[in-house]
Amino acid sequence: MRELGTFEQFREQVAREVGEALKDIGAVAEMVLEKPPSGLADLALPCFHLAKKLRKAPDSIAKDLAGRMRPGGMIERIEARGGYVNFFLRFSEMAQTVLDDALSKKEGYGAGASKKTRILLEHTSVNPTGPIHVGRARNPIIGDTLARILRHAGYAVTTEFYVNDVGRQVVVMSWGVKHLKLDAEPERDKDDYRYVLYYQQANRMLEEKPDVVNEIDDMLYKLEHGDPGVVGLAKETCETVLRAIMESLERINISIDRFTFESRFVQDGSVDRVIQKLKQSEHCREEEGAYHLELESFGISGRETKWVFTRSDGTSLYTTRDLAYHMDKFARTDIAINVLGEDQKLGMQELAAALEIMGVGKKPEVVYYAFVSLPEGRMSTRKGRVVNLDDLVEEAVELAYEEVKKRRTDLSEERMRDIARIVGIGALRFNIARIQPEKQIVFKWEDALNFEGSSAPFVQYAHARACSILAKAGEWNRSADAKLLTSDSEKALLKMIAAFGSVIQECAEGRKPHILAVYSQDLAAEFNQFYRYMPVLKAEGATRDARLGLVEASMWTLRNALTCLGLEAPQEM
RNA sequence: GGGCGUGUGGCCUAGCCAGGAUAUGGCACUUGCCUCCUAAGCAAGUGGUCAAGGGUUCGAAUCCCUUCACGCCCGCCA
Repeated sequence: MRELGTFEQFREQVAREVGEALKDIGAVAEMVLEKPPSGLADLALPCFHLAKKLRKAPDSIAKDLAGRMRPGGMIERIEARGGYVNFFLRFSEMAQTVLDDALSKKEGYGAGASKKTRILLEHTSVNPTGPIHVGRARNPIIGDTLARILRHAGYAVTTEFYVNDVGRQVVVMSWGVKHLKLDAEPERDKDDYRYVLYYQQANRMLEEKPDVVNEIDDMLYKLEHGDPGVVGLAKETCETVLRAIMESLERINISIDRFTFESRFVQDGSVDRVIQKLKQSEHCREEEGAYHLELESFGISGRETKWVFTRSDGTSLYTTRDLAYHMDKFARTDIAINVLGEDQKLGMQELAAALEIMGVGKKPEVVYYAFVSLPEGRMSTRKGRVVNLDDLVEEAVELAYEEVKKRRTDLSEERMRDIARIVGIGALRFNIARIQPEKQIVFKWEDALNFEGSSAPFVQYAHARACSILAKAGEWNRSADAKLLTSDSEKALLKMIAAFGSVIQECAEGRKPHILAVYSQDLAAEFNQFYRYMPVLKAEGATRDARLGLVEASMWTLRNALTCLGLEAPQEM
């Protein structure tokens, strides 16, 4: 159980008061407390729905109710206004708790109690046939951010990359690597850029020479029948490209706990066992030697309701192996979450049905995202219409370097490069993380490289400013007295800091990383307003201590939010 | 043909699941603020039929229905 935050305590007290007051006036109604626009109150009870039953105007009901309730405890004030009963939080109580909490818990501020629930979060899982582009990069960014949030919320999270090392494209690439000499220079001296050329060159050769087609088909047959030589070659080829892809992802602070190779399920016999069991299902049909499940009764609709799980030659398909993989997942975890492109929706519905037929009581939760396209259309490697992640990273870091150089003349070259890296990569990740996944994104350089307003640098800057103030503060009394924080900007900032824990929880439970990005932006804005108007270092005595306490609490909250977003929190910018 | 998703000022976006008080923030544009803890900032201003229509409700961006636009899917591919 998460310990009750001060705001939740306040809400409970209000709920008790309202419950009793409603009983007093004989109103049997469900009670809905809502959060009013900032400034009006901290919680409000709308009385409109009571008007009809009581045959009284909402505002007089509100006044009546307000008159029956007494402030006290966490409630400082109660007032009726415009048909609402407004409740005001006793600010000093909350402020002291929040301040003490943030200053003592530091990196752990806002964290949920550690839970027993294991979460296996599969993300990225791109086919290892070439460099990762921006269209696909939405997946690792959403996945990694969600993993960080879930961990801060207290879950035991394992992230996993499902490697497709079985299939025609892998065979083609492997064949190319083994038999061809490159006739072009790779864009970068990196294996993913090199291997994609082998892949493309091999594909061209396939169109021209029929005997190569036979060779590939033979390899494919061997691969699908678990021939150790071919399986080994395919796996090695994939691993080489995979290492290069991970190098790109690690530059944007994304790492993955575990890689599961698809070939494993062919080799260890689990796919065969799945096939045998599916064949016994009442939903199973056979057509010319190929088997499928009839899934119409599972709500699958469209032109095709068949879910084919073996070819005529008895070999498995991608979907069959994915089923074996998901059964393996559920043997290892309590909750499985997949981050997938929206093109996978039908496939996942079918997979869920197949899992049910297999007698597995669980199904994966899925976070779907829409594709990132370019102004001229969908990204396509084949049409050469892509923005590679590596290029975007370099562009972002370079641009950030120009900005640092413009602003700072006192820093070493090395320090400026470091800040540029942190800021550039942050801007890139934030720009993708801040948008709801189901919303389509059209990639524009000027948006991706935006360093002001709603961006990572805005949040990082607030953090850097907090650090800078603290660095200049010298000795101060860390048991700050929150009663001295009385201005609107101080109160607003404290309330924002207080909300961090529940924001993390909301993001985690709803699997919604973008909410954290929005929150961090709002938090930074509150902090900016605060330090613009409230002198900290020049304040005196206990007020100085209290404000420094608020600065440090802001610093930890900003830093923890940034960390959950996968961004580094620079000490200076 | 069917299914899923999206549609919020010139552009981007939060809110939608759990309906409420003047619809969130940014970009761009106009205008102020560096003798003051880093101006990647702060303050003020212009700009909105919340795709369209209907319904439910005291009250709808939010719920229901219809239509339109855009995206994605409906392989013995992965």
